[in-house]
Amino acid sequence: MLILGVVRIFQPVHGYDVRRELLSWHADEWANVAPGSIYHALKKLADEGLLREVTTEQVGARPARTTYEVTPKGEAEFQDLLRRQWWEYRPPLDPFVPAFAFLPALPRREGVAALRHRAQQLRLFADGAEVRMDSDIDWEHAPHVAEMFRLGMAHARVEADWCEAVAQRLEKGELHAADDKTDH
Amino acid sequence: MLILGVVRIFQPVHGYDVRRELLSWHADEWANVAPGSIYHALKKLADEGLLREVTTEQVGARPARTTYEVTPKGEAEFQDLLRRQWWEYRPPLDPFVPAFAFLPALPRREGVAALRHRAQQLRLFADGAEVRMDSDIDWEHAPHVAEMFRLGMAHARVEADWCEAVAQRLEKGELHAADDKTDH
DNA sequence: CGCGCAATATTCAACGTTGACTGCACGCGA
DNA sequence: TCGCGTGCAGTCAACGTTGAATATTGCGCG
Repeated sequence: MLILGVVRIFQPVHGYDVRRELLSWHADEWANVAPGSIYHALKKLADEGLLREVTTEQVGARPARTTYEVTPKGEAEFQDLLRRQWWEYRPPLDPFVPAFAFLPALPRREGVAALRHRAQQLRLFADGAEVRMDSDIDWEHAPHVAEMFRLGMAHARVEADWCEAVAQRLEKGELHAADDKTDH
Repeated sequence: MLILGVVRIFQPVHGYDVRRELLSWHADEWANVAPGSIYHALKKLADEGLLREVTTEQVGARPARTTYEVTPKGEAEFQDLLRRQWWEYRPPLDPFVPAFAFLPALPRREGVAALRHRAQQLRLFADGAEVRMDSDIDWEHAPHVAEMFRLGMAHARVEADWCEAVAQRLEKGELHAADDKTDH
């Protein structure tokens, strides 16, 4: 669990700190870090005895903030979780794939256009990531984060090529579309 | 929504039919098609007026099965949803990325080993997909499904290369690990 | 000095996902 | 004909995710 790992690094921390840290990692681009998710996870982990509440102090009349730290049980669970994620491969779910399954519901020209458009978006995304990698400076501090971006770029680029290729097949009529005449 | 699209194609259908059809598409590998998800979606769509209950017949003393069909409003919504998914790009979430963020929590040798292992799994996955593409025969009926597999393969292969590259950088000490001496 | 905007810190209901569970029917072998 | 495994059809509680809403403090700017 991501949250557990973050608490482990920065303990003792409160929910908002976790959130800020994750945002500074750009984690919103590769994980579920909506505020609700974080506080929910914190509470669940505390319930399970993986985290311990340290203090719950109040500054002025603002919401009380509860700080947490990792218990030995939590540390063990983190190591276990980490190993599982590193050693087991589960193909990720891409929300575009289900949409692509309905390709035959689209008129040919729109399908081709959309695929080309998508290829462009993908390359834009990849180029954007590349630029950010060159400009953001703190890579020497956490060089592996740069690798995460590189992976995203690589994925985007192959998918762009794939879009282009499929667009061509579709254009040639090798894949059928909503406006095909139903000759057989 | 995937469910809406399936009902649209096969209407009138009941939940179990939808499930069977999706499984025959191997949809469990690229979408959320747990039985609960399907029935939930069906009910929600019916509530929203996108689907209409047609009959709810009973065979023997088995659970009554409710069949649905798409309303005009549902058809419109489907077209709209489909367009949105085709024209908008949202980078997908890969559960490995968060795990990779904790690379520095792993001893160097384990990190290298895990990455190499993952590269192998990815290639295995890609090769498996390739074999299935050659053996399963009904591609001429839905050739675009083959393209979906091809995309998965391509993704797996670039990621395998990436794993290998990162493993090398890690081995060389260009990325740091849990067992680094903390000389600054 | 005071206005408003950004930052702080969390809660909540609504929505979505999961998979184990129930319970019947049907065909097949012993 | 008995019993058992497989296929049919759906339910449910538990879990996870979302983002808008809330309410306060501090800071910059005219």
